[in-house]
Amino acid sequence: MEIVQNIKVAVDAIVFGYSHNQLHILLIKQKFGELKNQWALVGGFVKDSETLQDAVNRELQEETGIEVSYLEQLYTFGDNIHRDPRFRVITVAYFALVNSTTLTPTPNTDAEEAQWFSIKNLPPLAFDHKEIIDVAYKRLQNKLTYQPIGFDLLPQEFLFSDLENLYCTILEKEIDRRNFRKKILSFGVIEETEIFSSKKSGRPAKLFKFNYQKYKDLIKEGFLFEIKFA
Amino acid sequence: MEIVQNIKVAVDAIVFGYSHNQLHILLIKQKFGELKNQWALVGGFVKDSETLQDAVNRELQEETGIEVSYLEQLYTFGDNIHRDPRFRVITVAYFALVNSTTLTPTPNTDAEEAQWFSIKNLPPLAFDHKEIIDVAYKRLQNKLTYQPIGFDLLPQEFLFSDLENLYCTILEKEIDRRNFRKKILSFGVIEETEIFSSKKSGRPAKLFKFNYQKYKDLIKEGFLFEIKFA
DNA sequence: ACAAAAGTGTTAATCTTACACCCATGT
DNA sequence: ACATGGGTGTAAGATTAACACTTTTGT
Repeated sequence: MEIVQNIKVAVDAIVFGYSHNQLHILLIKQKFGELKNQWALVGGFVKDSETLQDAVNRELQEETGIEVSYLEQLYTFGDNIHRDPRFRVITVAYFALVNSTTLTPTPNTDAEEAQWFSIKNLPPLAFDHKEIIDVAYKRLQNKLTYQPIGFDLLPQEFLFSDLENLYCTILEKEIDRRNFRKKILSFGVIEETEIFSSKKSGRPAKLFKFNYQKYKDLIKEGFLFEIKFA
Repeated sequence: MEIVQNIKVAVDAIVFGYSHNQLHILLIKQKFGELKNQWALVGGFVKDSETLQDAVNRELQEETGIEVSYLEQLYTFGDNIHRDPRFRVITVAYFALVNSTTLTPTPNTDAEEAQWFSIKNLPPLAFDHKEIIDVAYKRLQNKLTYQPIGFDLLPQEFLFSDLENLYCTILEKEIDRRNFRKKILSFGVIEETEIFSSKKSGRPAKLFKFNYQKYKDLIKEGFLFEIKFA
């Protein structure tokens, strides 16, 4: 059986980061070639003998050197036949999160430049990458309410106020501070540490951390993480 | 820029149907060729100049003649490099529902046979199609609890008991009949009709229908469809 | 002493759960 | 008259939502 088909398969990663109370996205700029001077998502063509996942990880490594803390397939964009004007390309988009500590992208080749952009202030983007980001952002907003992925955007030890702020910022809503804390703590997957942070002003605050093991155990017993208000 | 890549792109549809209080899946069997005598999902290779959606619809039409009432992209399977032993194929899987009334598949070519199988009693399947079905089934179970897609598995006018049964069957749980009815009716998206069904035995029951327009309006106002118990 | 952020409890309202008997029809 | 499935309400318990003052630190 001979199949004649001329469709290329790419992967793209929408990498979210969070710092200074702002949600960021990682973009790269090719210095040469077709995409010269256009900002685009991290990504590229899949090799014949690598998995899709491997392709994303390879591109992330090559183009930014960043290690993500969460990665999942988002959606496959292939309904706009001319999304790449050169030839037919479908792209399998991946949704990724990094904790803000890992924040400095360093591309492996000097043909590229990698940089964080606030989601509120994105540059013009190549292809349909803006649409892809929109889909990813919605996924992030949704997921935040039913999976503890906020912690993948924070350092391992974080302030409760940072967590709260992250929810406010990403969901674009006000949250009652007391109810939020009560709810989150009631899950029993967040632990106090002995460490206090000394911010510039105000009362020092305890640092908390997410107990991933505990979460996995609870899940097995049918536990549901869910943040409804906000 | 020349890209050398030898990956073929296919689409597959996991088509769910519901009848006789059982969940069914639509499968086809090629009478000739590589897949001779193996049951498989509806699907095939994407043409260079058609969208992924069009490809699924075309395959559904060609192989079964069935019209689906709900279709959405499920997942792209491309991490098992040898999922097709012939060459590298990634498949974009689509999740589809049909209301039970449309239940008779009639393949357009006589090289194929199409048939409904109870999900509890599937034949051996080609490639990784069993895994794909597992993913689709989980999606169905999840989605049932937060989107009114059960109605896409029922005829336009249905008995409350059918709806209830559908939930029990698919979620594999017991449901309190009274609480279920109360909850569903409280959403205000289901309407009584004037028609009564006359089943073989028991008190005749009102038929209900789902008001899709009403649902869309409510969604805009921030309404959430959610069936938690069960 | 004051500015800035952290920490903390109670109450009313709403939603969820558990539960059992009568009703309308066909045989 | 009985078998079959349809239809209905209430009360206890759990969850959510609304709300404001005190504490600790740095300046």
